[in-house]
Amino acid sequence: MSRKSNYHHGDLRSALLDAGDAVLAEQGFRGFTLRECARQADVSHAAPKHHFNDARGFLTAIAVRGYDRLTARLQATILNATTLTEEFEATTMAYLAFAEDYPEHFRIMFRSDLLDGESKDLKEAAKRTFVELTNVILRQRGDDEISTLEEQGDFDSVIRDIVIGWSHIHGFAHLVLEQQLNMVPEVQRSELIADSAKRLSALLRHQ
Amino acid sequence: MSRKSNYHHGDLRSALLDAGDAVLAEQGFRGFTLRECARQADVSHAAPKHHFNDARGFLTAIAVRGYDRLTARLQATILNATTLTEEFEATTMAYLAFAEDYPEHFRIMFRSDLLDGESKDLKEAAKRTFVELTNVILRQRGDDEISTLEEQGDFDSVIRDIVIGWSHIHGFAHLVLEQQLNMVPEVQRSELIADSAKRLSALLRHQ
DNA sequence: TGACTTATCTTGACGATGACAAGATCGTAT
DNA sequence: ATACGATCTTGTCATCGTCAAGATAAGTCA
Repeated sequence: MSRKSNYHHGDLRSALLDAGDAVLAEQGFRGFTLRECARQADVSHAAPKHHFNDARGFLTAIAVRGYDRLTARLQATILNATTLTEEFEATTMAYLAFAEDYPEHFRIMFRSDLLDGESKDLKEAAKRTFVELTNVILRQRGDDEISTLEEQGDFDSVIRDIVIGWSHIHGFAHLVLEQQLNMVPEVQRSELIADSAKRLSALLRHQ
Repeated sequence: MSRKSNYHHGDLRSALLDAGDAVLAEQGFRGFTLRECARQADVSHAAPKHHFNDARGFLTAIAVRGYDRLTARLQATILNATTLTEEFEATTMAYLAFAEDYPEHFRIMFRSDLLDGESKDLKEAAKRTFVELTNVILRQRGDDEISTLEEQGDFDSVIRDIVIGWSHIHGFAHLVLEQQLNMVPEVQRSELIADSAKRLSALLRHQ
């Protein structure tokens, strides 16, 4: 199927991002090139230039969509939890599930050297994810939750708990994704997550 | 300085790895190419082929040296600790210091998609690092330490503690490296590490 | 010593990539 | 109707990883 003769695609930016997602899923980061994504979107090899400038800009846009997906998953997960321990456990599992469902996105999202750290879109998308995680920690502590980071006045008092909670959740997901926890049989994984959630939840509640 | 006329370098493999380390330090992963490393080692562009086969093999060898450096740092650090909390704190700081001193190596080491997971050298180097971390956890628990993983018979009983401890240490270092914990001022970092080490140490001692 | 073998390194080539420049096309405001 | 700016294409360049073929040196064995 050759390219349609119209110069104006309509929404090429989204189409290229969709193509990028597909390439990452099918071929991994190795096959992820500007030219390949352009091919999948059925446009010329230089078409991405206008929308993303360069590979860094394209990757940054891909990462933004990754953060948005992760945020949505965390939001959906958190709603169903009834106890604090359960919520921490569900958050850990959702974070891990995202990393396993979108391994290439997960890697890109946490590669500050590949992304445009000055991107407003990226900073805001990452912040939205961070707000969700922060709220999980705040609820563990029995504090009121926030909807934006700026609303959190006494930030210093919870920062240590946030770092502990997020470090654990992120570290676990990252190590599993990168095959560093192969001594944990997959069947025991949810049991292990439940145990650590129980203990971390108690830690965050300062019990 | 043009290439010397001798075909046989003597220890080209090491020279290429040294060149790789230098390129990673000076130009980052972006400038890290087989050809650039070959240039720095003053050999032809195809010289690495014989020693590493391809880019994956080269990266795997780079990662092995990264694990060895990390292992050495952990060993050196652990010796100086007098209390359990202090040892956990020192381990966290050493892990983070490695990630910040060798950011590109750290990234490569935890990129299972870029490395040869079948490499015996890599598996053994990673295992040596893991043994050090495991011993930290075992000491926290008051258990006897091990020198190889095989010596640990009742592995299941400590596996949860290992995962919690390593997840926290690794997650914290990874998030700091990738600029995700910028809300923590650098001056407060050691204070924060001390606090979390104190609490995690207590957790691992099941107190 | 001298010939044979093997390991090591070079040269040359190929297709693919990211980036850039210049040109073509289209929507749109005037 | 026309000019303009946004969007996309075509063409080009240096560079990259990989491969194949050849050159050189070191080791081996007669």
